[in-house]
Amino acid sequence: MPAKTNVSTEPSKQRRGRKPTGSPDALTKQRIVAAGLTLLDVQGAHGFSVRDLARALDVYPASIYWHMGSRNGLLAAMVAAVLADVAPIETHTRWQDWLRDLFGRYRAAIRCHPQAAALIGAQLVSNASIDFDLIEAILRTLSDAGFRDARLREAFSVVMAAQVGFVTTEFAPAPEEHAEQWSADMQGLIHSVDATRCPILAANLDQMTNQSFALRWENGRTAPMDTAFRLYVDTVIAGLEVLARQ
Amino acid sequence: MPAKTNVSTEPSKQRRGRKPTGSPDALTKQRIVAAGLTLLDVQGAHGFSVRDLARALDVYPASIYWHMGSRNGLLAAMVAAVLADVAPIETHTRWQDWLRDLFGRYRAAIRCHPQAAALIGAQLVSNASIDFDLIEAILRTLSDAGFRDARLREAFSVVMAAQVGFVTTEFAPAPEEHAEQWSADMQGLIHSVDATRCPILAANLDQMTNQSFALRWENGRTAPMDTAFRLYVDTVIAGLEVLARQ
DNA sequence: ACCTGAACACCGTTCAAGT
DNA sequence: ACCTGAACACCGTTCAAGT
Repeated sequence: MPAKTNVSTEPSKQRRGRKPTGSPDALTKQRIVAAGLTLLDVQGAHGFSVRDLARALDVYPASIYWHMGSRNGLLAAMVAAVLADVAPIETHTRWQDWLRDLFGRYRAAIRCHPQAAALIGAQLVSNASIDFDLIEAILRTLSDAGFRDARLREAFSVVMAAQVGFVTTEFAPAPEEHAEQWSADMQGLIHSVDATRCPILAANLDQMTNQSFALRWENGRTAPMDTAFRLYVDTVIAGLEVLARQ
Repeated sequence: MPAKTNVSTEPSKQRRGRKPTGSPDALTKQRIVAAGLTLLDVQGAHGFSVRDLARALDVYPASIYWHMGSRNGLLAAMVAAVLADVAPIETHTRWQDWLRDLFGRYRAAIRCHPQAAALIGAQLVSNASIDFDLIEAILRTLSDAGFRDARLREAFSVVMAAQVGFVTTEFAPAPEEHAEQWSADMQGLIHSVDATRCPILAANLDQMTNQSFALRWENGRTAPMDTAFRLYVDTVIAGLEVLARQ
């Protein structure tokens, strides 16, 4: 982590002492989570720190600990806020369309806070607040599709993994350290591919560069992968259609 | 982060001065990466620190920086080591079997170093060393399946996302902070589900508890999801079969 | 070329004490 | 109940200096 500008650890001199409990800028879980998300957006999951958040809210770090318990608790609450409204409302469509809607809504939620992606796929902290209604809705949808018993439970995990998988990868953070240098290296490396050893790759190289996984240096925030995502969703749903019939 | 035992920042008094260049315990990238992986296995991705690694190798942190450049560079090299042999060798099978093999080999590689999972799915640092041969092999396989042009390139990203998605989630780290407390909370919460509001979930609750995504408190290291993974792979391959015919 | 020794600017977390 | 103020035990990274 490169040096930050040297800032004090204390709240600003402007406001000493505590705000009244009913005051609009009193510290609440809601305000902390909201401020946390805007800080996450600019700093990224890696650079996010409780101390920075405390500075942004003009309080001491310990105040945040009093409300949120720990850094992980804070991050979990932020994730929950991002994913608050992913469950589709309408329920009387074809199961395929419902799933397509679910995947799309999940991706849309992440696009609002792309830096949150890194906190979800790779972190098992969906804790505290499990969305039972969403789980039930997925189970009902898969039941409509024809899955039963053990098959139903496994299909549930397939849907959960499919929901998170593509998007987590699409919005995986690029190393912001020496971005310009890194993209140059990457482009150089990519164009060094041996066309006789890798003919298909060579033929598709220009169109895959910075567009396909493993060959890009930007992530979904700046280089969204809309068409690949659509094919991904189609693949999962078509696969479930096949397996539901067996 | 709870307090660690207080250890000094210097290498042990036993060995002062430098090892000869050809010595078996001379510092090399290889040795650093190997020691890094064993440290990762016991500390986890979150708790992994360059300083701890330096202590384990009995050198100063700066020595590691001289060889690896940065913490991210170190982690990238470790990831590359974990994934060194995922590319399937045999090439004259049905494309479906080749993909199944690829997915299985990726999961097997992660199972050797489960804590590395968090470094991959959520981090775009596949940098430096792109495995062109693997990319070409995937493209050739999808070409055999019937994908062409833009469809081929999109199918490539589908395969990459599918490869990483399930496994990243399966091995996502649980919060090791207050594990026993957390699992108790989780079990209590799960058994509080309303059976009239969520009948399908209620009927499957016992079999899903600590087995399905979103309802477990252990990860794939202690609670592997073999059958769900198999269905996931079947789903993706069946889906690709359908879309290849269109 | 490779490593030491020390410094710099940060962290997360805890805790007594205030209001 | 909610927050201050300060401390504790760590971090990643850099850099002059040694060999």
